Amino acid sequence: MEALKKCILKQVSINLISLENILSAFECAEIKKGDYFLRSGDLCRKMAFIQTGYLRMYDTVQGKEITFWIGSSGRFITSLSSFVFQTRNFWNIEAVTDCKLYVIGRENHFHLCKTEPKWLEFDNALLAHSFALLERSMFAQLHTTARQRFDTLMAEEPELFHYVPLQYIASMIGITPESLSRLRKN
Amino acid sequence: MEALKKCILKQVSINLISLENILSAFECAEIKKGDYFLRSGDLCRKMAFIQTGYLRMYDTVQGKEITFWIGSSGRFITSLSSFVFQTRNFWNIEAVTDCKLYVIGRENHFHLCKTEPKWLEFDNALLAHSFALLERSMFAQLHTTARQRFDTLMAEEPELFHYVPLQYIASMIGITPESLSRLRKN
DNA sequence: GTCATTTCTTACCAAATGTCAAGAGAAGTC
DNA sequence: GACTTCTCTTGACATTTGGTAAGAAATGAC
Repeated sequence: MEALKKCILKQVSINLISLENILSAFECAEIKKGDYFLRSGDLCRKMAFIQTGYLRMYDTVQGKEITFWIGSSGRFITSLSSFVFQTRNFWNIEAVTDCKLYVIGRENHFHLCKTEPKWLEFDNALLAHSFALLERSMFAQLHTTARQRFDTLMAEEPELFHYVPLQYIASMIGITPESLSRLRKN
Repeated sequence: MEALKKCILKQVSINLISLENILSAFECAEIKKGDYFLRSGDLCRKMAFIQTGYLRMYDTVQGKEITFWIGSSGRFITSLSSFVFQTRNFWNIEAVTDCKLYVIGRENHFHLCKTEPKWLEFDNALLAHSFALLERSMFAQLHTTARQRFDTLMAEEPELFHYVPLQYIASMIGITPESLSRLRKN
């Protein structure tokens, strides 16, 4: 759980006992390419830290899969509002490659929130950072061209292009696979 | 502060003493059309509940103002990550009409988080709801046409079109004022 | 009310992106 | 290794949206 430990220490200063207590609430899980971490229609009862691999979040609209986000190592993934409020979730979360995850269940998470103040602090930071990240993509979506978004993604997450089918990447930046193919060509 | 009270009660069950304690951390503020609640470059030290009026969040890119969001009565507005982490903020928050606000400072907010568990609970819900809202707009941005986004906004927030300059609305759904004008024509 | 300023609309044309269909290439299966 | 299936690319064309510039309409200032 080294990676998760580092991720937490990067955000909050915390003593080893608390840290170990938090880590012990997580369970290792491996899922194979094509497996689902979460399915549309289910309640989301868990959150995952991605140790290795890629997962994508998508929804199907008029027969087409729209990939909203692709999570990579070092990030958390869950269906946030369903996880928090136990409302019906509409996202699918599918492993794009074989993945190693550290998974925490809802009960453990909320128990930690009450018993380990540092976990609550970490959770808040996680939320705020996720919000800022989303804000940034949304803003880009509002005023940039497909080419600019492609270039930015290429610069910031080049590994994505090696491991994730291009059609998912295209969808994530709001274009068709054909358009992405043309952008790559030039 | 009736509106704010209702907003809180809608999210969490809370006793009157705590509720009054929370409300007393807010101050009334009136700002005139054109005034700024926050300017790009500043640290964001406060968060506002909008009692009446409209405010827009925007940033300037290559000489053009891009409106990211328009807040209306019953909603909170702040530059989230700057408010939370005290990082340099890049959003401008400007009153589009005269506004009545209830404002809470950062110190008061974090003090309440420690002393009034219900405020923390409310804050978490607020964050999660904001995230879900943003998620939804972003998703729409990925797979819908300008016309669809226009129709949706028209159906969900028709008042916006009465009180907010169309150029800001256009920007918020990722199109030019000219395009919005054409959509409105048909 | 009159004038100046800002905002909105319109027309024309250009550029970006989507759609469809076909085929090439890569990956998975037996 | 041959086959099937999935993924990516390409070309032709359609559609959507943007850019520019001009004028109309609305708003604000005096």
